[in-house]
Amino acid sequence: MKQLSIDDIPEKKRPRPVTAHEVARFAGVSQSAVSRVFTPGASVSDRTRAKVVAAATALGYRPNLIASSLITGKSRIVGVVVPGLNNPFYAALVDALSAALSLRDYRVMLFTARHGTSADPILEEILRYRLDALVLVSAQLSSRLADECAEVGLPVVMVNRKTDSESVSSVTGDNRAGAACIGAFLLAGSHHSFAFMAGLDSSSTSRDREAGFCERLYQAGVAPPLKVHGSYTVEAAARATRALLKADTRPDAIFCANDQMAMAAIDVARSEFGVDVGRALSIVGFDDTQLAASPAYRLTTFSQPLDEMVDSALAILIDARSGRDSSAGPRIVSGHLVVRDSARLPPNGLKQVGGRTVWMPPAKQSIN
Amino acid sequence: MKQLSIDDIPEKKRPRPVTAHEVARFAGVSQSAVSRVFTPGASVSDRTRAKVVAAATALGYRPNLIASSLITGKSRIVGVVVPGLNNPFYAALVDALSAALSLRDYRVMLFTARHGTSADPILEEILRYRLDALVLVSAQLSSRLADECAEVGLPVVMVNRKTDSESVSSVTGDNRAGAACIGAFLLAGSHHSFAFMAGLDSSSTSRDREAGFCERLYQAGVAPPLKVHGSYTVEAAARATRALLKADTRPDAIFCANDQMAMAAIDVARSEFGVDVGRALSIVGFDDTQLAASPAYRLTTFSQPLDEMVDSALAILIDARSGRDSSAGPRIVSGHLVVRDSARLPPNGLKQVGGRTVWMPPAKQSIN
DNA sequence: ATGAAAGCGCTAACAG
DNA sequence: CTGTTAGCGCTTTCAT
Repeated sequence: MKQLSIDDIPEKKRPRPVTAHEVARFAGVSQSAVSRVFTPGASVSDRTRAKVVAAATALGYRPNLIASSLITGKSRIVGVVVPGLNNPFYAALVDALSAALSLRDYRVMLFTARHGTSADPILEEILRYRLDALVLVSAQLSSRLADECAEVGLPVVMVNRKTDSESVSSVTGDNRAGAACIGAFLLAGSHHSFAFMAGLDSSSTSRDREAGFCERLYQAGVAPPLKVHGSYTVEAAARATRALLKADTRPDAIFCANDQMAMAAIDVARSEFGVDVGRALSIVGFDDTQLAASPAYRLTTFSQPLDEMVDSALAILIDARSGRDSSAGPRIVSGHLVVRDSARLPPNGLKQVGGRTVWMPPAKQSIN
Repeated sequence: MKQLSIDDIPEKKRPRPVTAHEVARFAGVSQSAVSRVFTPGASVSDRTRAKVVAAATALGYRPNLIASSLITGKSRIVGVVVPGLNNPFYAALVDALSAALSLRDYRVMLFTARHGTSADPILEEILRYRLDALVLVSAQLSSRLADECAEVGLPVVMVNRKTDSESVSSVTGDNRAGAACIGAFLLAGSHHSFAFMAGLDSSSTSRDREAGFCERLYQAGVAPPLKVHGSYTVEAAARATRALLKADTRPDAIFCANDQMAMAAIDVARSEFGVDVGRALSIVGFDDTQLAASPAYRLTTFSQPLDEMVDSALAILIDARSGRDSSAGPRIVSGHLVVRDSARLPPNGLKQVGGRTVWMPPAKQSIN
């Protein structure tokens, strides 16, 4: 099919919408009076207000937000950059973000920066719209552009990803501790041979999870995990799982850097290798997406507090707007390991919390 | 936690971004020259262009799109209204839409209108931004507001939902034919007792699927299906499934109005009732979301051509912009039934197409 | 090809 | 409280 462009077509002139001026004339008042009626907290007499409102409804007037943002300098639009909506965790994050923002009377403008690509080109676009703030969900940003955002006073917060740059705020789950907890959990379940399925090495999240996991295994004096690459896609994750299960010495525990890859791993382990996941092979994920709880997977996974992440992100944006840059830097929200059936259980440490089973590493544990 | 509002905080004045005027002075040209350099297809001499570009990069100039849309009347922003990103089919639709639009240099502004609520209040918001077009994904719109959109020349297209109003365009899958096909498939698989799990009765999609299904059963002289309500949520779908399976006469085939509900049904059938789905009980969905293919579900479902829907929607928008209102009205794209393991197989009619098994009703079939 | 000038629709002083 | 007056940053005639 030939690539159509919207711009190839001569366009019909759109009927011009009603302006404040027209309403003013119709109501027999000044144009500023109209403006004031639609500006919360401006002083207008009841009589004027009534006349204006009548005229406005009669004509079907709606204030032009574009025009007002031009003069006020704020658009009430927040940019949200996301790798895609394919991963349910991202979708849920965007959904929550959008809901929270719309509650505060902000609109979200959605941008996609696929995994592995930088958000930089998109940022060039973004900076042309005068957005009020920017949320990067699992996206990378060069420090050059981060600086540039700071320069034009565009508050930026990264969610589920962090950066070295001091100047960019971020909110992430406790990837390191979470991964260490998973390591401890698997160790306690007396597994012997470990594997780690990475997302992308360019992702701080994947790196942190790897580091926390390896560190904990190292502390236990166990051989470092085999590392395979799931690339944050189900296809690559499936391939990686095949490689792992075809190997001479099959691992008995796989920690996958996110739920999506973990579920892909479960799928191939079960259906292609007939492996009894949860007994012969333990698979653990990260995120606790909705599907992880489904009977079809019953995935043991580290739960990230989605709402808390969203709240924190917005709080950071608020601080940034008020000039308290003090808040810049990483914000870490903690989660917990929810235990289901995809991994062998340790003898103790299991706890029922709010209808779910969670596991916490014993307070002090000698390493022998 | 106390409800924070972004607006509670006194705000730091943002450093004003560089304007075309400043670039002009710096480059020693007029401001209009600067504008022309950044306007595709304007005539500027190479010398001037060079000077302007140099100045612009030196100062870090970025044209203010807000300002330019004020004057041109087009924002290059398309509104997308969606019930939420929780349903993977919606998420995929938004993702594809966003990708297609960004290719054409449009931005998407995301709005959420939860299921069961009308998009009307949101539309009031939308009309204040001067969006170039509006895509309603699985959302309802009152004909009053539809008319209002037409009046201000805002092209609107509904995706995966339709309306009676002649003036609103829509693109949907062939819900009726698809559902009829599922009915025929189930009949051919010699099922006896049928159930239909509806989404919301306010949804044209659910109604059409119900109608097509019932119609086909009626043609076969079979009793009409039991109807239960899944309300497009996994919780309600789970409840509905329980009701169905606890009933005295259990159906042996359930057609669910979408995949999400079908998977919820499979979950409870298997895990709570120990039912062998695909043998003792057949469950069929609609949409063919990514997860339907997963070994954990292997859901038989009617596949909707996502990309084609998106392409059609954009094509309709293009037509609308060019004033060819002739194209208004429903556009229906056809799909096909992909057969996996969640429903008993009919003796014939199965076909391999591109690595997947599909089923098509025999051309002419006598009804006895 | 280029500059000057006139707005796009609105808000924000500023007088009255 | 209200009208008048400037612009916000840009595009677009219109002359030159």
